Amino acid sequence: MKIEKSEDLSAQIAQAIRDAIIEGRMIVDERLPSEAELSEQFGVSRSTVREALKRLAAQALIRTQRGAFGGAFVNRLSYEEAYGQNVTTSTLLLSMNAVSFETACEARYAMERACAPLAAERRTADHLATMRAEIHRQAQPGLSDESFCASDVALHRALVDAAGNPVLSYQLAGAVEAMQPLMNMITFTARSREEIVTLHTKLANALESNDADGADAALCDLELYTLSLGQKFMASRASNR
Amino acid sequence: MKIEKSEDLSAQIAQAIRDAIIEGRMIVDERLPSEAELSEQFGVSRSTVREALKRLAAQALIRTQRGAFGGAFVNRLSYEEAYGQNVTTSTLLLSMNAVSFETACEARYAMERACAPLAAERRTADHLATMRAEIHRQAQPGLSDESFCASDVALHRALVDAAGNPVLSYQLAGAVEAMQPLMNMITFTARSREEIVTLHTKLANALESNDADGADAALCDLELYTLSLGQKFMASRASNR
DNA sequence: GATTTATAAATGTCAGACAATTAAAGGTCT
DNA sequence: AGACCTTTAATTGTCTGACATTTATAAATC
Repeated sequence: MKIEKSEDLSAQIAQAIRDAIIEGRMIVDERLPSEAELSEQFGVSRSTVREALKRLAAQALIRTQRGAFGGAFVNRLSYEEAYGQNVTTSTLLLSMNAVSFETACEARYAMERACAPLAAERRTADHLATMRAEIHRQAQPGLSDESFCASDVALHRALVDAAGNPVLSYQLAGAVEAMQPLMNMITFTARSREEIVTLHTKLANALESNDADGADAALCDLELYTLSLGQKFMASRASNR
Repeated sequence: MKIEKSEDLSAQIAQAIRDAIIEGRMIVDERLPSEAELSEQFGVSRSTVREALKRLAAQALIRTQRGAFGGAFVNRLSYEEAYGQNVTTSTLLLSMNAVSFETACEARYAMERACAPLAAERRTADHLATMRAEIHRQAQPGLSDESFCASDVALHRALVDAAGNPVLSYQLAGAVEAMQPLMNMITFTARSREEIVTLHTKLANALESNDADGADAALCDLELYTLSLGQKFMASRASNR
């Protein structure tokens, strides 16, 4: 295994194993050599090998099992795990890089609109039922802001899933969920749930009648309305200083 | 800091620190306590703390610096780092989960078409120049299959960047790059570069004249053509068995 | 044959040591 | 005073060796 220079040994070893997995030299569920064997092969101590393995475990590339005939195994990366990684990374990226509300909003709705035609074609009764249920919850008066936001995410998640493409779901659901903190700020102040529920209903109706253009229009309206809420919020925050 | 149970100590400690970063209790560039201090605080050995820190380093959440006044610091997650994580995760997800060519292709073009209207509006001369240069390279006869694929990725990357939304670029570029291995299989066998170059040119022309619909149409054509190439490839592979 | 008990292999954790790096403080010379 | 060297202390990186814990298999017992 080739190794770069001027990095921690544990990082180099992790990279070497990572490459082996990515390039297919190690297949799913294959067992890695034991920590003792690896430390011999790489000529380092067991601690260093362990640090390398923890790095890989943090990326869900391997899983470990204790006991006899245990060890580290190449992990089949599930959609669930990849999704979790994506949400963590996206959330931090947004919170650490002063992404404007406009930019985040634009990206989010651009991607959701990419799902709309597929969702209009393939949505099942299940997807529709989920969306209707969330809309119904959103219309209830006593709902807390946190619950309203969570319900909003669930509805948009259903839209994405309705496109029936797991790759699309994985990529987009992370983006949608990562933006929840930004969205929270806004719904906490603006009390315009009625309008949002109306637009959500319009979206669900369009999907129910397999109307791709109608779904797209509903999403465009929703984007514009969300943007206006955001700008109102930013303005009010600016004047309070 | 709260801790779950029945996981490795190092995983629990990593999660505790990760939560502190995600929830904003630690800010960018803030220094973590030294390994010795952390091992005291959590009541574990230094090795265990180190394994936890390596987990966080693998996710680019922290960076470490040796020497006096060194230590571990909360890392500002850059688009570059997030992008790298996304590519690694997406590549593995696709290679390990038997994603069909059709599904991957559909997801890819659905997302690229989401960029088209924005790109048609905002593309700069730079983006156009990049695309033209890649198209010119793709038309050269002696080009290897690997270089052709790399050029294809560069062109699509330019399209995504032309939308002028860094969040969109981060989300989509990973998806496009992760599909290169799948695309490689196909261009290795099908020798229809001429048609691809024609469609790429159509796309660049549409962007140059700020024609969103034309760009969308070009991408649709490209998707259909790519799909037909893929099906031809799959059929030929099936008959060879 | 079923159940219990040992065994061995592997990861998880700990303690202590030393090497390597690095910024800051202190010292020396001009 | 200012520039250059030297020391120092703090911190991460690495190594060694030990012991605890877990767990599948093999052996022993009933």
